[in-house]
Amino acid sequence: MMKNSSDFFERVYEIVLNIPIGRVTTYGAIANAIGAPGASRMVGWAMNASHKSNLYVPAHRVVNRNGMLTGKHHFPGQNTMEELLNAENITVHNNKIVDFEKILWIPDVYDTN
DNA sequence: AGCCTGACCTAGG
DNA sequence: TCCTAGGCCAGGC
Repeated sequence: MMKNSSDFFERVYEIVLNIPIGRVTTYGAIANAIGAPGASRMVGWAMNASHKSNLYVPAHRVVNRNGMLTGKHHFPGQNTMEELLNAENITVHNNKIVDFEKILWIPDVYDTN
């Protein structure tokens, strides 16, 4: 498989696309899954670029390690992120996911293939 | 080519 | 417990 310079973003998208409906994950977990622990900022950056991607990337299922909707302001509406989560039976209170630890989903770490 | 920014995380005071 | 600083690495100017 060829790896383009923008492969970093595509790896992030692949992880996010694998998040089950009704579950959420964190930027750090994604960064760890792509073999770049500590590069959690890049994950958020990839999310910002994801909206220009033709693929539907459920960025609303990605939150920070506190379970807070830090990226909600980047969605079209002011409350879009929360509404999307509510549509998946995820409750958000005060910009924070309720029972975050219960619905937290950790992606599998990709091999160094 | 160099500097600044960023949807984060961890550690130290 | 709150606040500050540093690190991470890719993109934009």
